[in-house]
Amino acid sequence: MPKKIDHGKRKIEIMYAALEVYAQEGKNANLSLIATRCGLSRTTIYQYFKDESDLYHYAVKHTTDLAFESFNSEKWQALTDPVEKLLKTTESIMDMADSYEKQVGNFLKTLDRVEGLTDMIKHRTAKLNLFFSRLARQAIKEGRMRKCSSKDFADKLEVLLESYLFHMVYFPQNKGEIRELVADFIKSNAIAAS
Amino acid sequence: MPKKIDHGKRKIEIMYAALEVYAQEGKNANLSLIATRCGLSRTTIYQYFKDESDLYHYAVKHTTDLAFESFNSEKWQALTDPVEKLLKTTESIMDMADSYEKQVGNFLKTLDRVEGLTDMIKHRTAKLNLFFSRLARQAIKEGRMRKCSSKDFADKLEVLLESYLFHMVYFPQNKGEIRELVADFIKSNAIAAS
Amino acid sequence: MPKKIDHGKRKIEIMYAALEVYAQEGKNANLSLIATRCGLSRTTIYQYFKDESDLYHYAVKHTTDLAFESFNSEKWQALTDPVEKLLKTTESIMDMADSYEKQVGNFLKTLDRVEGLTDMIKHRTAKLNLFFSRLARQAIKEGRMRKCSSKDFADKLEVLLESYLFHMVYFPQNKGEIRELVADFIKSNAIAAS
Amino acid sequence: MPKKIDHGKRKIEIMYAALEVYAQEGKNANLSLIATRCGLSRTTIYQYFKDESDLYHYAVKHTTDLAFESFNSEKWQALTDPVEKLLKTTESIMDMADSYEKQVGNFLKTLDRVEGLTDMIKHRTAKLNLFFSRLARQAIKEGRMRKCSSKDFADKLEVLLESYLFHMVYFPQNKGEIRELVADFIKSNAIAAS
DNA sequence: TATGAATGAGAGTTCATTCAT
DNA sequence: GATGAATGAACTCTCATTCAT
Repeated sequence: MPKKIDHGKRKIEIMYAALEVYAQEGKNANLSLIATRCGLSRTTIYQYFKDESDLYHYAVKHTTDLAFESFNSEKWQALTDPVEKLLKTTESIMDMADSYEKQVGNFLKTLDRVEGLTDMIKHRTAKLNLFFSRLARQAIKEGRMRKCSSKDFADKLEVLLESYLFHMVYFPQNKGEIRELVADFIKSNAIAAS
Repeated sequence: MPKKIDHGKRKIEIMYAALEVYAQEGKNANLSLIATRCGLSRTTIYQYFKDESDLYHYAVKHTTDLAFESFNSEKWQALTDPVEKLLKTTESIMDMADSYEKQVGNFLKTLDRVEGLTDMIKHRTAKLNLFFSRLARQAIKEGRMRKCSSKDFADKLEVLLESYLFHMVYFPQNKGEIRELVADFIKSNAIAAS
Repeated sequence: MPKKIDHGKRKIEIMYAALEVYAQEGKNANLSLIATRCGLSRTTIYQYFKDESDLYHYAVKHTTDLAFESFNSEKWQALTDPVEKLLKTTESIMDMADSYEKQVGNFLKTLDRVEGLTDMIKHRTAKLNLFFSRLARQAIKEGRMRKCSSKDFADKLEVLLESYLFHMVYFPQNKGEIRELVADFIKSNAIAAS
Repeated sequence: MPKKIDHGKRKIEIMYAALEVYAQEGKNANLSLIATRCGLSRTTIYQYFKDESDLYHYAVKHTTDLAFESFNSEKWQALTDPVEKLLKTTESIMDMADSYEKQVGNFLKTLDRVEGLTDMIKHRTAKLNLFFSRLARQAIKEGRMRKCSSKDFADKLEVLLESYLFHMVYFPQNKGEIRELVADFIKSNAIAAS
């Protein structure tokens, strides 16, 4: 058994090192720094990733998987009120963004570094949009939200959440405002529970 | 007369060339392309700018000057209703952003390319924030807006406008949603004119 | 029984894989591809060959052994007329070259890749030269060839055959011409059988 | 006048350095060595050649221009006998090859290094082939050569000359044999002048 | 014996920047 | 003031090779 190391694990190790380096160094990030950070030689990285772009994509895919899957978690299943569910999940998404602040920042900063990354993200947020849209429809049906286009509502919510990410990265001092804007937006469409 | 050229003028010429190149080429922009675009040798640029970073800063300063001064322009002076003024100016700012889309995109993309650029921008948007804050206070006093923290209101408006820029650059398909969010936000705080 | 595999056999297997890879990939050949082709790990090759150059030499030696021994084969023993024997053997050599075209091409292309390869080839063709020389002497004695230096004759024949290889590799469209030149050269020295 | 150096001249200087390096180092040649040889930095070469392949092509084009144009020189115009002209020009071509031995060697060694180089050479030798063909036709018409396909004759002559190059590079000890083969080939087709 | 892991040496290439004219 | 020449630093990527298991 010449296998000592779990290939997949090390791949993730490298990826995290990469994320840290990108977050810290931004534009100055490079394979050398990443290699150093995880105690490997620069060339070893090529055993795990085809090239730099491969590493980028893997990182984005991996972290967005983590991020966008969380809102499906069971802890929201218990909630029956769709408006409350909307408030909680959006808040939760922003909380999660906060805790991954550096990594998220890295994503945005690499958006124009890697070909086709925005499309990839757009594709991945589609699930989130659908989730909001469904909740909105349900809320309207249950009389918890005033009649409106559920698609429109979901789009705006998604846009506000994306804004949260952007600001968190570039102007973190404004995070509070957007959190309020999100909550207010949901509430302004809700009808007080009877 | 060995000197024929206005140093300041040429500096601006170069800067505009730079902006165009950054807008068109994004990540692939470089001094060579900029020099070519303004019909100069690459090295001549060093006669006008200390280094590449100097050129960046100059460009950002110059264009934000143009941008953030426009909302002070006389054409809004005629408007007396502060709510209408808010709606018009925010709309105007977004229109302007649209027409400078490429350049704005370039700014965002160079945010982490140049040291201290976010601070610079933050400093410059302070004027805008103040402008909104003043309008809000006025609107409240005139009974055109429900009582709220004018600072808070201005912050949120600023944040929404910044979001517009971010989305315009990375996810332009969502611009419509934010325009609506901005208008709705203002209106939701306004009190119908009697 | 920890040992199951015949070391010598596997060595040859690897070598053939190498030949195929060199033939197909030419300049792009590398140990990785060779290893993949014979279903081994890249590093396993080092169990059989000291290094890449060792593999080259082994391959060249092995194939030239096959090649230059073939003209001694029994099927020519039956022929009694030395001129006919010359025509047949030269033709046979070129036929064989044709069927090993890719491999031969690879040899030529690696001539300057491996130290001392041309000397090795020169040494090996000496046998061929001797063979031609002997046939020429016999033909002259039997009155089937006009008097000339058998050494000279053999040298020229060898040179023409080498040319055949070169052209086959780089300008295969010219193969026909050389085949004719070879035959004409032999015939022009021959005396019609009475 | 900030121009100090003749761009074209330096381009040729670099090319010759490259040829020398290729000839000496063969497979080990690289841009570093070339740069060192002409006393420049590695990167400076990129001011004159787009990339390595550009340098290769330029070298081949330049030297084949020199080589294949020489046989058109005026000194053969005086000769009226086509057979003599064939003998002299072929001899001259081989003489020239001798004097450019290193460079020619370099060509052959780079044949498979650069995409489409053999085609380029084939295209360039077409002129030579035509030249031989025309001479052959003339010779036949004048009764100086026995009837044969002039195309065939030219092809074979070309092939023999190419062989000369190959052997010169790899097995220089055989040059003499080919020189004789060339002369004999021409003579064997000629008819003694009356 | 076989092989995954890891690496060093080195290749080509880009680009901002300096210098002399 | 303007520019051609030249370069160094840095980056991505390849590949033969060694080592430990």
